[in-house]
Amino acid sequence: MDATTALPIAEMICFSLYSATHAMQHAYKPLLEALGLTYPQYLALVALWGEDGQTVGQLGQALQLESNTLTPLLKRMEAQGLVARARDSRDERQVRVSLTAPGREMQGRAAEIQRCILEKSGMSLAELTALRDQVNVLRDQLRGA
Amino acid sequence: MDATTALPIAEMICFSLYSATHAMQHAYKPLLEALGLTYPQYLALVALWGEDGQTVGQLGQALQLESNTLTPLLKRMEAQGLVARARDSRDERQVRVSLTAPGREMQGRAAEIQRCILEKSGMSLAELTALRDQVNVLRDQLRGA
DNA sequence: TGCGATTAAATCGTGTACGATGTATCTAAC
DNA sequence: GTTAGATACATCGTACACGATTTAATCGCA
Repeated sequence: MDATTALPIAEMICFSLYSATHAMQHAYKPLLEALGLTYPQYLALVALWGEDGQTVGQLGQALQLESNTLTPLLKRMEAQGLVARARDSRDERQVRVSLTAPGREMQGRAAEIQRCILEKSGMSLAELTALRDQVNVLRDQLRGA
Repeated sequence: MDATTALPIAEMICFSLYSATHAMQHAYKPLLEALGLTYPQYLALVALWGEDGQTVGQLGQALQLESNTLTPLLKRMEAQGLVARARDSRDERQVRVSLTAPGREMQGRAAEIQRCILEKSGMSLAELTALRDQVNVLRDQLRGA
C-alpha cells in the first residue's frame, strides 16, 4: 500500500464494518417488524432480559449509547408498553428501566429471531463466535486508543 | 446455547458489529473534524476519489445507500464546495457527482487518516485484511439471503 | 452546615438511515 | 407520435446517534 494513496472503498475495514452493520440491521428488520421493534430497541430489550431494572447509565454502558440517544428510545418503548421508567428513590438522579409483562414475554420470540439470523448468515456458530471475538478485539482497541 | 433462551447482549455478533462500527466512527471523528467531514461524507469522497463523476445510483451501489440518504448528504457536500452535482445531459434522470478542486485535494490528507486508524487499531495490516474479508463474507451472506 | 464540584438524565441541533411516496425522464410497443 | 411501464432521483416522516448544553440531585470538604 502506497503511503500517499487512500485505499479504495471496497478495501477499507471501516467500510466493511459499516456495510455489514447495515446488512445485519436489514436482515433483522422484517423479523423485528413483526414485533413492532426497531433494531436498537431490540438490543435494549436484550440487555434488559439479561438484567432488569438497570439505570439509563447502565444500559448506556451495555449498549455503548448516551442518554441523549437512550432517553427518547426508552420513551418510545415506554409508550409501547414494553418498559417502565421510574426515578430511583435512593438516588433521584438515576432513572431505572424495568420490563413490563409484555416486554418480558417478548423474550420467547427472540430465540426464533436469532436462529433465523444464524441461518441467514450461512456460517457456523463456531465461525460466528470466532469472528465476533476478533471484531471485539478491534472495537476494544479503537475504544482504548 | 439453549434454543429457547436469547444470548446475552455481549455475546451477540450483531452487537459486536454494531458497537465496533460506532467505535470506528468515534475513532475517525476527531480526524475528520479537522477536514469538516462526517464519516459518511468521507466514505462518499473515498468512492469519488476511486472514480469521479459517478451517478447518485452508482455511489449508492458503492456505499450501499439509497438516494433518500445520499441526496441530502451530497447537497451538504456541494454546499461545502467539495463536489458538484449536475444532471447527465444524455439521461436527465441521472445526476452525476464530480469532485471540485478542494474535494480532490482532500485525498492527500486521507492517507494520514488511514495510517492513524491503522495505528489505533493495534492490529497488523494482515490481520485487518483477514478480518475485513471475513466480515465481508458475513455481510454478503446476509445480503443474499 | 453550606456551597462549589460532580454526576445522571434530559434537551437541543445537526446529520445520517430508510420505508413510502412523488416527479421527471426515458424506453418500448404499438 | 402516444402512452404505459420502468427508471433515477428527490421529498417526507420517523428513528437513531451524538456533541453541546441544561437541569436536578448528590457528594465533598472546609
